[in-house]
Amino acid sequence: MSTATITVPATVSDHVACPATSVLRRVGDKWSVVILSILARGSYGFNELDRSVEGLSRRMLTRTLRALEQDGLISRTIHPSVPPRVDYALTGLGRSFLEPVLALGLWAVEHQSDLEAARARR
Amino acid sequence: MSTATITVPATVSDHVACPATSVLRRVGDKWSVVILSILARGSYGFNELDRSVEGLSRRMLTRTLRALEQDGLISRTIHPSVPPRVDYALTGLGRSFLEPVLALGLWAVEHQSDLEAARARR
DNA sequence: CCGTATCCTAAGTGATACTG
DNA sequence: CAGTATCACTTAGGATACGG
Repeated sequence: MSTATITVPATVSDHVACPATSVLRRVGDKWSVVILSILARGSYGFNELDRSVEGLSRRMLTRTLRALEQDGLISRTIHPSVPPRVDYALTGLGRSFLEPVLALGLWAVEHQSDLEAARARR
Repeated sequence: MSTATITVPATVSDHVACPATSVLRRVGDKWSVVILSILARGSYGFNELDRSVEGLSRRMLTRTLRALEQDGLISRTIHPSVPPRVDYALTGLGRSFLEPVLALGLWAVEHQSDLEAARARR
């Protein structure tokens, strides 16, 4: 079983046109999954997110949030209050996206020892 | 359901130490998943793989194969024949890895229209 | 509080040519 | 057939400072 036969680009010409490729590369960037995972716990403001992730610069936070918003995975709602407040939250699409992503993360955890053993080999 | 609570790095300090991060980045690189998907159909030689994927240079093929082998996802067996033959094939770990990866690819295909719609928005 | 602008470095990728 | 070496280019990512 689990012979999921999704037609991954064999002899593909345009890698940008492959829907899977853009998704996979988003997963591979440094902060997207981290941010999505945090937003899975609720909505957060910009600085809250910044403080929640060690090593994350505001520059990359902005860029990542914009990218996730552009893909429709998160929403950005501005509350014109004083001080200003901007809430980031997962969309339905973002929540559904998190499922296969977390499955992959779970695989990583489950096979961590296998990976470490393989990498330790010369 | 689907409340997979894998503890993704909140306030994580060392991203390299996170087992999920290295896996996600491997998924995000340009050729790993493509090669793994091809090897899912059987074992292949170096040039066979090279010819199977349009746009893939031998340089990147080598590098990707070495990385996948180092992670224990594929095996490399040398047949000292004339001409020389090297077979690349999925390991058991590689096959199990492909499951969550393909699930992610399937998500991408299923939500392709959502993504395109979101990206089309200004 | 919520960003943007600028500059810089490191890493990923590709073209091309060469080797056992 | 199965690679490696070199170079050049592009992009991701971080430091720092400034703006609404």
